Amino acid sequence: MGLIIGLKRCGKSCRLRWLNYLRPNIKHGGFSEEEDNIICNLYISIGSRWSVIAAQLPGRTDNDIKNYWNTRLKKKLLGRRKPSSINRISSTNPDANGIEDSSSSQAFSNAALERLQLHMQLQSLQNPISFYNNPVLWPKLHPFQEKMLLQSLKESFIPLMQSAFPSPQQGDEQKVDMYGQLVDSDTRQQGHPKFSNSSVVGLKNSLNGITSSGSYIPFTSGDHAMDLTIVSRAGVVEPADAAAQPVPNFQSELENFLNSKTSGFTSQEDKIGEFGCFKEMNRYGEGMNWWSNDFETKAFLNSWDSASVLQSEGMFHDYELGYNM
DNA sequence: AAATTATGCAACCGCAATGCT
DNA sequence: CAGCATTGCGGTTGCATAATT
Repeated sequence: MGLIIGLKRCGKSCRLRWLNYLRPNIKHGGFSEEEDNIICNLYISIGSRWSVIAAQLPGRTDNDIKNYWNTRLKKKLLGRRKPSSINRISSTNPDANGIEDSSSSQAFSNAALERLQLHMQLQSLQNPISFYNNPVLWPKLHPFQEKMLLQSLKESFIPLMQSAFPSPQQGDEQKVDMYGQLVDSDTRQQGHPKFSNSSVVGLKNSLNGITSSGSYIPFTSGDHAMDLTIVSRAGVVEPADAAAQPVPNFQSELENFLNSKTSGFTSQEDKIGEFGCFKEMNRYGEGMNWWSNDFETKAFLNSWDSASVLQSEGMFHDYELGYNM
């Protein structure tokens, strides 16, 4: 491809410059919290499909969103790992900031893993049992991935159980949410419905199912995580189907179970799941409702034709504004 | 104040899909 | 239908600037 006369740039470069920078009504920086929510939710559900995400944010380019996610939002959500975790994850690649390590002998995608963790948090917010209640929905993981996943489960669910099944000693004055943060009783009531017996059994079955032997899916593609997301929604189990009767001993049972599943690893390995994002994530809870109730349903009914769902609304918004089409 | 390191962002690269001749 | 050009996209790089030592 030749250079544009007088510009020392090829057409492709000029096009990119136009699309990402010169185009009218392009916003630069200054992402709002609402935009953060949207980006976060979409990334969790569809992965790094920046063009699709950008279609939902008028005035934002895919490149801008991609940069924003990689440089700020991801760190905001996932960034507070303990140094030991960072060192361990990317010991062979100190420049990777604990995110990328393609040379790892485990050869798994940390991006996929982080998405999975974010996804699980989101699932817990929206419907604490839907995902975990369906063993067939769990991907077969590499043992190392499985370890990390279980660690995440452990950290996510124990506080959740404490909330759903408060022990008599805890009293009502101090309630914790799924992130271990104090919440008032009203919030807790809405956000964390108590589990039914069948749900609890299902959760345990799910946790058993994850350890099934056989070939594992190399969790290296965002599509795998996406598929996981979609099918999990197909198998949602209604939470209060058994009059929401709490199971008093389940919390300790689950804790023991998770402890047993995570035994056999070094203490250093145990730190790998210690992401700091989840405590920050809870403030996004409200903003996630639109997603689960509207977009998610449409997307599923359309067999995940994400473009058809997303592009119809905001794809040409900037052009409309800029050129009054 | 200088050197070093970290960060943010525009631009580049390669690949796949699509359109055109 | 083949060949080429264009477009769209996501991952990565390079550089300017800010922050830190």
